[in-house]
Amino acid sequence: MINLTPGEIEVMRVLWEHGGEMSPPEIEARFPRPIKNAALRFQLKILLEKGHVTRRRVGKAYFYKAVTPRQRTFKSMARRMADIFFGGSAAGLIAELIKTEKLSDDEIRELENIAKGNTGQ
Amino acid sequence: MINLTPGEIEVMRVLWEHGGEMSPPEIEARFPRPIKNAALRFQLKILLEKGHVTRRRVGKAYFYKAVTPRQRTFKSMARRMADIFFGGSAAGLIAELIKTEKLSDDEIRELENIAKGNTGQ
DNA sequence: CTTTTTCTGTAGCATATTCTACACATTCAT
DNA sequence: ATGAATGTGTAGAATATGCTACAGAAAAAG
Repeated sequence: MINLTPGEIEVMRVLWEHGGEMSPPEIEARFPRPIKNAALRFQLKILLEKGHVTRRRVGKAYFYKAVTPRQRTFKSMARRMADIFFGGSAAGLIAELIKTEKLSDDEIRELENIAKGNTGQ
Repeated sequence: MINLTPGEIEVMRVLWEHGGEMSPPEIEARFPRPIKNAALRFQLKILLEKGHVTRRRVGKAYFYKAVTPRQRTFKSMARRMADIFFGGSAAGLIAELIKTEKLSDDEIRELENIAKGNTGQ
Protein backbone atom coordinates (compact mmCIF):
# COMPACT_ATOMS: atom_id res chain seq x y z
CA MET A 1 0.00 0.00 0.00
CA ILE A 2 1.37 3.37 -1.04
CA ASN A 3 1.74 5.78 1.86
CA LEU A 4 2.79 9.27 0.83
CA THR A 5 2.86 12.09 3.35
CA PRO A 6 1.30 15.44 2.36
CA GLY A 7 4.76 16.92 1.80
CA GLU A 8 5.79 14.02 -0.40
CA ILE A 9 2.62 14.26 -2.47
CA GLU A 10 3.31 17.92 -3.21
CA VAL A 11 6.61 16.92 -4.82
CA MET A 12 5.16 13.93 -6.66
CA ARG A 13 2.46 16.12 -8.19
CA VAL A 14 5.09 18.32 -9.81
CA LEU A 15 7.00 15.29 -11.08
CA TRP A 16 3.83 13.61 -12.39
CA GLU A 17 2.73 16.75 -14.19
CA HIS A 18 6.09 17.24 -15.85
CA GLY A 19 6.55 13.60 -16.73
CA GLY A 20 10.31 13.39 -17.26
CA GLU A 21 13.41 14.18 -15.27
CA MET A 22 13.68 17.37 -13.25
CA SER A 23 16.42 19.05 -11.26
CA PRO A 24 15.59 20.39 -7.78
CA PRO A 25 15.64 24.01 -9.04
CA GLU A 26 13.20 23.06 -11.81
CA ILE A 27 10.88 21.43 -9.28
CA GLU A 28 11.22 24.46 -7.05
CA ALA A 29 10.23 26.74 -9.94
CA ARG A 30 6.99 24.82 -10.57
CA PHE A 31 6.22 24.31 -6.89
CA PRO A 32 2.77 25.62 -5.90
CA ARG A 33 4.25 27.55 -2.97
CA PRO A 34 7.60 28.98 -1.94
CA ILE A 35 9.92 26.25 -0.72
CA LYS A 36 13.58 26.45 0.22
CA ASN A 37 16.01 24.32 -1.70
CA ALA A 38 17.04 22.32 1.37
CA ALA A 39 13.44 21.56 2.35
CA LEU A 40 12.68 20.32 -1.14
CA ARG A 41 15.81 18.17 -1.20
CA PHE A 42 14.76 16.66 2.11
CA GLN A 43 11.47 15.48 0.59
CA LEU A 44 13.30 14.13 -2.46
CA LYS A 45 15.67 12.21 -0.21
CA ILE A 46 12.72 10.56 1.56
CA LEU A 47 11.01 9.78 -1.75
CA LEU A 48 14.27 8.26 -2.99
CA GLU A 49 14.64 6.10 0.12
CA LYS A 50 11.03 4.93 -0.19
CA GLY A 51 11.60 4.17 -3.87
CA HIS A 52 9.00 6.58 -5.21
CA VAL A 53 11.56 8.45 -7.36
CA THR A 54 14.86 7.69 -9.02
CA ARG A 55 17.68 10.09 -9.77
CA ARG A 56 20.47 10.31 -12.27
CA ARG A 57 23.66 12.32 -11.94
CA VAL A 58 24.38 14.84 -14.70
CA GLY A 59 27.52 16.80 -13.97
CA LYS A 60 27.36 17.85 -10.37
CA ALA A 61 23.58 17.89 -10.13
CA TYR A 62 20.96 15.16 -9.85
CA PHE A 63 17.83 14.83 -11.97
CA TYR A 64 14.79 13.23 -10.38
CA LYS A 65 11.98 11.26 -11.98
CA ALA A 66 8.78 9.76 -10.57
CA VAL A 67 8.78 5.96 -10.33
CA THR A 68 5.54 5.33 -8.49
CA PRO A 69 2.79 6.05 -11.02
CA ARG A 70 0.16 8.66 -10.40
CA GLN A 71 -2.67 6.21 -11.07
CA ARG A 72 -1.40 3.60 -8.66
CA THR A 73 -1.21 6.24 -5.94
CA PHE A 74 -4.72 7.37 -6.79
CA LYS A 75 -6.09 3.85 -6.58
CA SER A 76 -4.39 3.32 -3.25
CA MET A 77 -5.95 6.47 -1.79
CA ALA A 78 -9.36 5.64 -3.27
CA ARG A 79 -9.25 2.19 -1.74
CA ARG A 80 -8.47 3.65 1.65
CA MET A 81 -11.50 5.92 1.41
CA ALA A 82 -13.69 3.03 0.29
CA ASP A 83 -12.47 0.99 3.26
CA ILE A 84 -13.12 3.74 5.76
CA PHE A 85 -16.55 4.82 4.59
CA PHE A 86 -18.04 1.95 2.60
CA GLY A 87 -16.52 -1.25 3.94
CA GLY A 88 -14.26 -1.46 0.89
CA SER A 89 -16.96 -1.05 -1.75
CA ALA A 90 -15.81 1.08 -4.69
CA ALA A 91 -19.37 1.26 -5.98
CA GLY A 92 -20.51 2.66 -2.64
CA LEU A 93 -17.78 5.27 -2.82
CA ILE A 94 -18.77 6.36 -6.31
CA ALA A 95 -22.47 6.38 -5.42
CA GLU A 96 -21.87 8.65 -2.46
CA LEU A 97 -19.76 11.01 -4.58
CA ILE A 98 -22.50 11.28 -7.20
CA LYS A 99 -25.06 12.00 -4.50
CA THR A 100 -22.90 14.48 -2.65
CA GLU A 101 -21.23 16.49 -5.37
CA LYS A 102 -23.37 18.71 -7.52
CA LEU A 103 -22.72 17.65 -11.10
CA SER A 104 -23.96 19.40 -14.21
CA ASP A 105 -26.13 17.52 -16.71
CA ASP A 106 -23.20 17.55 -19.13
CA GLU A 107 -20.92 15.98 -16.57
CA ILE A 108 -23.47 13.27 -15.81
CA ARG A 109 -23.84 12.45 -19.52
CA GLU A 110 -20.06 12.26 -19.78
CA LEU A 111 -19.89 9.87 -16.85
CA GLU A 112 -22.59 7.69 -18.39
CA ASN A 113 -20.56 7.41 -21.57
CA ILE A 114 -17.52 6.33 -19.60
CA ALA A 115 -19.60 3.78 -17.68
CA LYS A 116 -21.05 2.37 -20.92
CA GLY A 117 -17.51 1.88 -22.21
CA ASN A 118 -16.76 -0.29 -19.18
CA THR A 119 -19.95 -2.33 -19.32
CA GLY A 120 -19.57 -6.01 -20.00
CA GLN A 121 -15.85 -6.20 -19.41
CA MET B 1 -11.15 21.59 6.54
CA ILE B 2 -11.47 18.45 8.65
CA ASN B 3 -8.13 16.87 9.43
CA LEU B 4 -8.39 13.54 11.20
CA THR B 5 -5.31 11.41 11.78
CA PRO B 6 -5.54 7.68 10.98
CA GLY B 7 -5.83 6.87 14.66
CA GLU B 8 -8.62 9.37 15.14
CA ILE B 9 -10.53 8.03 12.14
CA GLU B 10 -10.47 4.51 13.58
CA VAL B 11 -12.32 5.79 16.63
CA MET B 12 -14.75 7.94 14.66
CA ARG B 13 -15.69 4.95 12.50
CA VAL B 14 -16.85 3.04 15.58
CA LEU B 15 -18.80 6.05 16.87
CA TRP B 16 -20.37 6.71 13.46
CA GLU B 17 -21.43 3.10 13.09
CA HIS B 18 -23.00 2.95 16.52
CA GLY B 19 -24.68 6.32 16.27
CA GLY B 20 -25.29 7.18 19.91
CA GLU B 21 -23.23 7.49 23.06
CA MET B 22 -20.55 4.94 23.91
CA SER B 23 -18.28 4.35 26.87
CA PRO B 24 -14.58 3.66 26.21
CA PRO B 25 -15.02 -0.06 27.04
CA GLU B 26 -17.90 -0.26 24.55
CA ILE B 27 -15.74 1.38 21.89
CA GLU B 28 -12.89 -0.95 22.74
CA ALA B 29 -15.20 -3.97 22.33
CA ARG B 30 -16.17 -2.93 18.80
CA PHE B 31 -12.69 -1.80 17.81
CA PRO B 32 -11.36 -3.55 14.70
CA ARG B 33 -8.11 -4.44 16.45
CA PRO B 34 -6.84 -4.86 20.01
CA ILE B 35 -6.30 -1.51 21.67
CA LYS B 36 -5.39 -0.72 25.25
CA ASN B 37 -7.79 1.35 27.29
CA ALA B 38 -5.25 4.16 27.78
CA ALA B 39 -4.41 4.37 24.08
CA LEU B 40 -8.08 4.61 23.18
CA ARG B 41 -8.67 7.27 25.80
CA PHE B 42 -5.80 9.27 24.40
CA GLN B 43 -7.47 9.35 20.98
CA LEU B 44 -10.78 10.33 22.58
CA LYS B 45 -9.04 13.15 24.42
CA ILE B 46 -7.61 14.52 21.17
CA LEU B 47 -10.98 14.18 19.40
CA LEU B 48 -12.60 16.02 22.33
CA GLU B 49 -10.03 18.85 22.15
CA LYS B 50 -10.55 19.15 18.39
CA GLY B 51 -14.30 19.19 18.91
CA HIS B 52 -15.03 16.06 16.88
CA VAL B 53 -16.76 14.33 19.82
CA THR B 54 -18.60 15.36 22.97
CA ARG B 55 -18.86 13.46 26.23
CA ARG B 56 -21.30 13.27 29.10
CA ARG B 57 -20.56 12.05 32.60
CA VAL B 58 -22.72 9.19 33.88
CA GLY B 59 -21.63 8.11 37.33
CA LYS B 60 -17.86 7.85 37.28
CA ALA B 61 -17.57 7.13 33.57
CA TYR B 62 -17.84 9.28 30.47
CA PHE B 63 -19.93 8.50 27.40
CA TYR B 64 -18.70 9.77 24.05
CA LYS B 65 -20.67 10.70 20.96
CA ALA B 66 -19.55 11.80 17.48
CA VAL B 67 -20.16 15.48 16.71
CA THR B 68 -18.44 15.82 13.35
CA PRO B 69 -20.71 14.03 10.85
CA ARG B 70 -19.47 11.14 8.80
CA GLN B 71 -20.61 12.73 5.54
CA ARG B 72 -18.82 16.01 6.20
CA THR B 73 -15.61 14.11 6.85
CA PHE B 74 -16.12 12.11 3.69
CA LYS B 75 -16.64 15.23 1.59
CA SER B 76 -13.53 16.79 3.05
CA MET B 77 -11.41 13.77 2.13
CA ALA B 78 -12.97 13.52 -1.31
CA ARG B 79 -12.21 17.16 -1.98
CA ARG B 80 -8.60 16.64 -1.00
CA MET B 81 -8.29 13.78 -3.49
CA ALA B 82 -9.98 15.85 -6.21
CA ASP B 83 -7.52 18.67 -5.53
CA ILE B 84 -4.47 16.43 -5.68
CA PHE B 85 -5.35 14.43 -8.76
CA PHE B 86 -7.87 16.47 -10.76
CA GLY B 87 -7.28 20.13 -9.96
CA GLY B 88 -10.34 20.15 -7.71
CA SER B 89 -12.78 18.62 -10.20
CA ALA B 90 -15.22 16.23 -8.53
CA ALA B 91 -16.39 15.04 -11.95
CA GLY B 92 -12.80 14.18 -12.86
CA LEU B 93 -12.47 12.21 -9.66
CA ILE B 94 -15.65 10.23 -10.29
CA ALA B 95 -14.73 9.61 -13.92
CA GLU B 96 -11.37 8.17 -12.95
CA LEU B 97 -12.98 5.92 -10.35
CA ILE B 98 -15.45 4.57 -12.89
CA LYS B 99 -12.62 3.92 -15.33
CA THR B 100 -10.32 2.37 -12.75
CA GLU B 101 -12.58 0.23 -10.62
CA LYS B 102 -14.20 -2.78 -12.19
CA LEU B 103 -17.93 -2.39 -11.66
CA SER B 104 -20.59 -4.96 -12.41
CA ASP B 105 -23.40 -4.12 -14.83
CA ASP B 106 -25.81 -4.04 -11.90
CA GLU B 107 -23.66 -1.54 -10.07
CA ILE B 108 -23.44 0.69 -13.15
CA ARG B 109 -27.23 0.63 -13.57
CA GLU B 110 -27.60 1.54 -9.91
CA LEU B 111 -25.20 4.47 -10.34
CA GLU B 112 -27.13 5.69 -13.38
CA ASN B 113 -30.33 5.72 -11.35
CA ILE B 114 -28.67 7.79 -8.65
CA ALA B 115 -27.30 10.20 -11.26
CA LYS B 116 -30.73 10.59 -12.87
CA GLY B 117 -32.15 11.53 -9.48
CA ASN B 118 -29.65 14.37 -9.27
CA THR B 119 -30.19 15.67 -12.80
CA GLY B 120 -31.53 19.15 -13.16
CA GLN B 121 -31.01 20.26 -9.59
C1' DC C 1 44.91 29.62 -10.54
C1' DT C 2 41.81 31.96 -7.43
C1' DT C 3 37.31 33.52 -6.25
C1' DT C 4 32.47 33.08 -6.56
C1' DT C 5 28.48 30.53 -7.32
C1' DT C 6 25.80 26.43 -7.12
C1' DC C 7 24.67 22.07 -5.53
C1' DT C 8 25.07 18.22 -2.22
C1' DG C 9 25.22 15.85 2.37
C1' DT C 10 24.81 15.65 7.15
C1' DA C 11 23.34 17.08 11.52
C1' DG C 12 20.14 19.09 14.37
C1' DC C 13 15.66 21.02 15.90
C1' DA C 14 10.46 21.66 16.41
C1' DT C 15 6.15 19.69 16.18
C1' DA C 16 2.74 15.92 15.61
C1' DT C 17 1.30 11.32 16.34
C1' DT C 18 0.79 7.29 18.94
C1' DC C 19 1.41 4.51 22.71
C1' DT C 20 2.77 3.10 27.67
C1' DA C 21 3.23 3.63 32.69
C1' DC C 22 1.76 4.97 36.91
C1' DA C 23 -0.77 7.52 40.42
C1' DC C 24 -5.32 8.97 41.84
C1' DA C 25 -10.48 8.89 42.18
C1' DT C 26 -14.92 6.58 42.17
C1' DT C 27 -17.93 2.71 42.64
C1' DC C 28 -19.27 -1.78 44.47
C1' DA C 29 -19.22 -5.90 47.21
C1' DT C 30 -18.22 -7.54 51.61
C1' DA D 1 -16.13 1.15 56.59
C1' DT D 2 -12.66 -1.21 53.76
C1' DG D 3 -10.48 -3.58 50.01
C1' DA D 4 -10.96 -4.84 45.03
C1' DA D 5 -12.30 -3.45 40.57
C1' DT D 6 -12.91 -0.09 37.25
C1' DG D 7 -12.23 4.28 35.18
C1' DT D 8 -9.67 8.75 34.86
C1' DG D 9 -5.68 12.07 34.31
C1' DT D 10 -1.00 13.24 33.62
C1' DA D 11 3.65 12.49 32.33
C1' DG D 12 6.89 10.59 29.46
C1' DA D 13 8.88 8.07 25.52
C1' DA D 14 9.32 6.45 20.60
C1' DT D 15 8.64 7.41 15.97
C1' DA D 16 7.28 10.33 11.97
C1' DT D 17 7.18 14.65 9.66
C1' DG D 18 8.97 18.91 8.05
C1' DC D 19 12.21 22.37 8.17
C1' DT D 20 16.85 25.01 8.95
C1' DA D 21 21.83 25.59 9.24
C1' DC D 22 26.26 24.83 8.01
C1' DA D 23 30.34 22.61 5.95
C1' DG D 24 32.29 20.72 1.82
C1' DA D 25 32.63 19.42 -3.25
C1' DA D 26 31.97 20.54 -8.07
C1' DA D 27 31.41 23.89 -11.65
C1' DA D 28 31.79 28.56 -13.54
C1' DA D 29 33.82 33.27 -13.94
C1' DG D 30 37.54 36.32 -13.62
